[in-house]
Amino acid sequence: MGTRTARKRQAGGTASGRRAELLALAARLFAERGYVSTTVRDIADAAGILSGSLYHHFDSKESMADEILRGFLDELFGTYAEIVAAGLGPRRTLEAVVTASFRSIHDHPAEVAIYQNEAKHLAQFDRFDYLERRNAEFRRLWNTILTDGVRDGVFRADLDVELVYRFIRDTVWVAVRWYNPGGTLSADDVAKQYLAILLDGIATGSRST
Amino acid sequence: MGTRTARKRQAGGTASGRRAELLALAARLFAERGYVSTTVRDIADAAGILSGSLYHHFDSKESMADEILRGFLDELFGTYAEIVAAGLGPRRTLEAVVTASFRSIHDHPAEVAIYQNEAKHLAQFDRFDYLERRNAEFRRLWNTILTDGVRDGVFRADLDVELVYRFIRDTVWVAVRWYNPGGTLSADDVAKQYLAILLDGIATGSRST
Amino acid sequence: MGTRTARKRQAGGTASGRRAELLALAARLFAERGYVSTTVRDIADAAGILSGSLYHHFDSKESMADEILRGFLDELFGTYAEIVAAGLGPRRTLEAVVTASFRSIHDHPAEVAIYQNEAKHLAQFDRFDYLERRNAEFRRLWNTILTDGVRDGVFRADLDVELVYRFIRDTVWVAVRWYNPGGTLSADDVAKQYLAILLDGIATGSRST
Amino acid sequence: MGTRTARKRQAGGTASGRRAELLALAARLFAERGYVSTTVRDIADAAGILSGSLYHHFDSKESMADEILRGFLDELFGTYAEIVAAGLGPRRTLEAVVTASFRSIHDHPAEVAIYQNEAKHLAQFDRFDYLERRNAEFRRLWNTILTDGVRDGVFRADLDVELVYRFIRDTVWVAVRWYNPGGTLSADDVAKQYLAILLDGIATGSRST
DNA sequence: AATGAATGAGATTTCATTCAT
DNA sequence: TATGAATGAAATCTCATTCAT
Repeated sequence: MGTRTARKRQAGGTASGRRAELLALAARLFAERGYVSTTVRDIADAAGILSGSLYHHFDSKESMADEILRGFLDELFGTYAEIVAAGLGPRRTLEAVVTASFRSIHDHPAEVAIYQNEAKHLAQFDRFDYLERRNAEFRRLWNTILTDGVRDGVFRADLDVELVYRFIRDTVWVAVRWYNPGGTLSADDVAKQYLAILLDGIATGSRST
Repeated sequence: MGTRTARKRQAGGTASGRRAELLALAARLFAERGYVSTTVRDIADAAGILSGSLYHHFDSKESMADEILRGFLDELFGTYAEIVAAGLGPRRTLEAVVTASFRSIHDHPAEVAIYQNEAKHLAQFDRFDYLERRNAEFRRLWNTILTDGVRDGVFRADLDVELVYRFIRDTVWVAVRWYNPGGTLSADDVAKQYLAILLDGIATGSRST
Repeated sequence: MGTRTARKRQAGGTASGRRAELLALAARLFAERGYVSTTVRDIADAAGILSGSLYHHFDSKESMADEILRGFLDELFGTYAEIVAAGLGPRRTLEAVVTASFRSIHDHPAEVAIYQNEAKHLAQFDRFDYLERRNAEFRRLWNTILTDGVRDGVFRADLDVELVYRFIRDTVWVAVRWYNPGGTLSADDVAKQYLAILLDGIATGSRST
Repeated sequence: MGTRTARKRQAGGTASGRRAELLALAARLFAERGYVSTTVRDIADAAGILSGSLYHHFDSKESMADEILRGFLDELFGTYAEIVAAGLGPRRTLEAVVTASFRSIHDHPAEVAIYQNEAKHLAQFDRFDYLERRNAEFRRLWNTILTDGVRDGVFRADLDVELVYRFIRDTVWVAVRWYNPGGTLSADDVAKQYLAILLDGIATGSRST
């Protein structure tokens, strides 16, 4: 009936113990099975409680996804902001941003997967307005890096900046589909290899086309 | 279960007029909203009939997705087979496969989107066994191209073939998320730019690392 | 997900056979047990179907109440409009409106009960905006009758019109709580007695106060 | 069921400070939103505590309503008894009872509203048996007043006593829906106007029908 | 080919209540 | 007195599917 807001995240943004546990569980399941296909009961079962009991902690399934994504994006863009603030120049900035992104896949694979796979679906609800804002922020970040790099002559002059931005964005994030945080390849390894290809290509010899 | 199974695809694989229409509608909706979130009623509504009436044409929602994906993959791999059969050498083969893939995004955006977004979910059902087989085929195709290229000296010797395969696969297909078949950039344009980056990188000057 | 509007009432406002049946059932239960306490399953049980099946006919429990009230009020105010249009003068108009109201209790006891008991609760939802509009219409109707009557000298000059309006409105409608359509007292009997009290009071002799 | 039953009303019937506060809160909410639609959590929220904590004070939601109604009716019928005991004769008794009723609306609007709106629903539970007893008492009170009045020739001889009783009962109590304790019209004002209508009617001139 | 009515399983959510701390 | 976590029952609603006509 009313709009009982139910206990918010505690001041400072860190969820309290039990909440955080449940949120982590939910994130894992959302990532594995997809948001829509994950039932509230799945989450409750995984937590060893009844599905109704989840509503003691969260308003709705949607609000769980909200909290997961919001927290993740806040952290991620915090990191990006620090990198940009360091003023490393286009090339080193690009490397740092790519590396930070792969590290975030390493540290928060579930969150990244949700962001990748469910953002489009969730963005239709008002409460997820920030997703579109974050997308725009993303685009600005990359456009700046690439444009600056072209201007400084460290990136090829003939780049279609918009297109390259899309390629980079997608390739980095889509790696969440196969990257294994526990595997032999570290996030930094993957970042290094990816940067090698992105910067210099896979062909031998000098420029082709 | 049912006594009368809905009429199967006609001999030769081409669906009759009404079926094809409905299938195209379903594909579009599956692509837009996701397979799980698209209801049978959504499809029926779009077709201007009642949901029950769809079952005169198809056994189930699953069988619609099945038919869509099967047809798409058959065509796609037919094209790949032709390219490989042409024996163009690693580099030209890579270019041809990438170009064919972007063209397939142009011609069948809905099908590609479904393949990208729903394969993981659908693969859990027996009837979609072929998805995994196609994935393996894909991997073989790319491994061959890349390994041959390294052997022939047209691709860099230090490539992590497995990693590069994933990068290429993901980057190509994920473009379905933003590529606009009606836009100013043609599939071939995108392919060309993408190949330029993939082969030679975005950095200026000679090799960096 | 979407806002599928589900088969509307047929053109002309008359609900089709099955819908009308279900609506009548729902109205009876809403009246007996209250809107909130009547479960969708109660209605379905009474109809001999499963609760989910009700959603084949109606969007929601709310929309059932909506349709019931809307239909009832449309008819009621249609009748009022006819009476007013007849231009009978304040006193006969008052008598006609009161009589029509008791008849409406006779003919649609469930609908009146819902209107009486649930309007306040339902009015909080946007879709029931018309309830407030109808209330205002009601007030206008009575104010006109009473004011005209005072002006014409057929009603006492010292009436607090607003107060009398409330008394009449409440007394008439609240009768739905005890009036028995199958009993010995007809709606017209009740109306006549009620009018006798309202017009001349219960005291003997001439004016008291 | 529970081992420790929540502390009962204190001897003498007056609730202790905190209890009384909570009860007043509950009454207001029951009146505003209806008993069924008011959740235990609504009440707890209003009191600034958690819903579970309410159970230190009360056995159940039902027992809150019980205590509210019981207390209210005890007081009300105490007042009626005093009036009857005064032996004022039918006409003055009627006036006194009506006036006392409007005063009770003034002093306890929430309780009256609950009595009006929820009695029917609550009466189905054994613990609320007294509601029906109070109703019967009510009816006896009015029947006596009216019958005596007719016998004494102060009320019209042609009254349908049962019907008039219902009219009076309903009209008086239903005023709780619009009467505003903080407004310009006092309870006694309303009572006076109401009695004027009830006793002498709204029509001018002598007897009509 | 399609309608109209229904099923049945399961989804999210609500909420009075309990109880250890 | 109160919190915080949970229960368990039931509510509304969704949706793929069936089937007589």
